[in-house]
Amino acid sequence: VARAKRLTELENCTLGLIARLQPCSTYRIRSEFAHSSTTEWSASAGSIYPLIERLVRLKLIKAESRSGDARGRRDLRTTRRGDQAVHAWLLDLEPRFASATPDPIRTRAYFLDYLRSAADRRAFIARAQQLTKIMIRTVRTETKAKGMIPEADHLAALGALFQLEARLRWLDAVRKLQDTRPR
Amino acid sequence: VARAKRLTELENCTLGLIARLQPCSTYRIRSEFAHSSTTEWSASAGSIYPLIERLVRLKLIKAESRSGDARGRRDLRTTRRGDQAVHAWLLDLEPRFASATPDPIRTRAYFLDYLRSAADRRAFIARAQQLTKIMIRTVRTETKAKGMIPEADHLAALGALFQLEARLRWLDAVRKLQDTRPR
DNA sequence: TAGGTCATGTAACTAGTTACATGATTTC
DNA sequence: GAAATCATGTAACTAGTTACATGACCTA
Repeated sequence: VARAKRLTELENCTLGLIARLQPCSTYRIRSEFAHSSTTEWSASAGSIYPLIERLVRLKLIKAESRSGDARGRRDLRTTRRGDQAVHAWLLDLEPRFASATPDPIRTRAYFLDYLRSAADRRAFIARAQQLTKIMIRTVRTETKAKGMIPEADHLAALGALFQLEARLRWLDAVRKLQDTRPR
Repeated sequence: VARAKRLTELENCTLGLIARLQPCSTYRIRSEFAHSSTTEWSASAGSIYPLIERLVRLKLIKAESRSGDARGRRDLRTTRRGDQAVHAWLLDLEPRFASATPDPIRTRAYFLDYLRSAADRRAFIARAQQLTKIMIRTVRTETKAKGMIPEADHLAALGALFQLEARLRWLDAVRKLQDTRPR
């Protein structure tokens, strides 16, 4: 018997969403990912429909076709095994998950000294700050939007906010370092 | 003529590293990625060697074989076009790059209410805090390590540090919210 | 009745990964 | 002289993506 392979983050996250939203359709799960503020997964049809079939085969969820539904909707629900898998996933926090997450702005800042003029460097920092501020406003607005899962969405948005504010403070430190060491 | 396709982040980042470390080998670039604290890319041989060939074909770098070197070392250098590409990459900051970055711990915290007992939830938060603290110490130690590109590595490490400390504060807020709303 | 959304799914592609293979050089 | 590291590269795989296709239902 083939050893059961670990689920990917997307698979675990989908399983968690089904646990929360059940009974729900694959389409519903997909739109949940689509409207999420973090851009990790688009959860495109090409990934999510095959993924759901895998979860069914693994008996982590069950899918029930509504009899007489012309649209062919399927109601997804977690099985007991599925609930256990969600629980196990949450408690399995590996050390590497705690590492700093890659940030495209930080990546570019690493090469800041390859911008030729001090003016270019200042422009980069200013734009990064501006974009981050806009993003902070967006997340704040979303927090107040309707249709949210109260506690969970609030916590996640708060986490995103803390991260963005940290980047803003860091960019300020970067700016100060640039100002004190002109070439 | 086929429109030139955008480079990926890994390609741009590699180009930037070559600009900084030139002349250098593909192997050197690879170990630079391998020892980097962020885990975005392992820059495995299977990705990096073909990537270098693409950059050569695009005339963004040139590769010179050392005559008479039995190991077959190749010295990589950026071309003028390559330098321009690095410059353009840095200045091309799209709004979406400023969004909050996905964090496996935040993802799991989103499903915190699926842990059955308050004790499990507290254990999750405590472990997340502990792992984050360990990671902060690691980054702090690395900052003092030798062999670093002084300014650039210091800035990047500082950015990672700010992010990790923000997560720590957020986890504290999460803990307080859990404590005030037991079920 | 036209256009948007709900709802399913597939085919071709992309950008990486792991694992392997080869051989030279350095270090203990 | 054995083991680690330097240095190159390829083959098979993985986990997603985009783009397409089909059709029902809803609303202005």
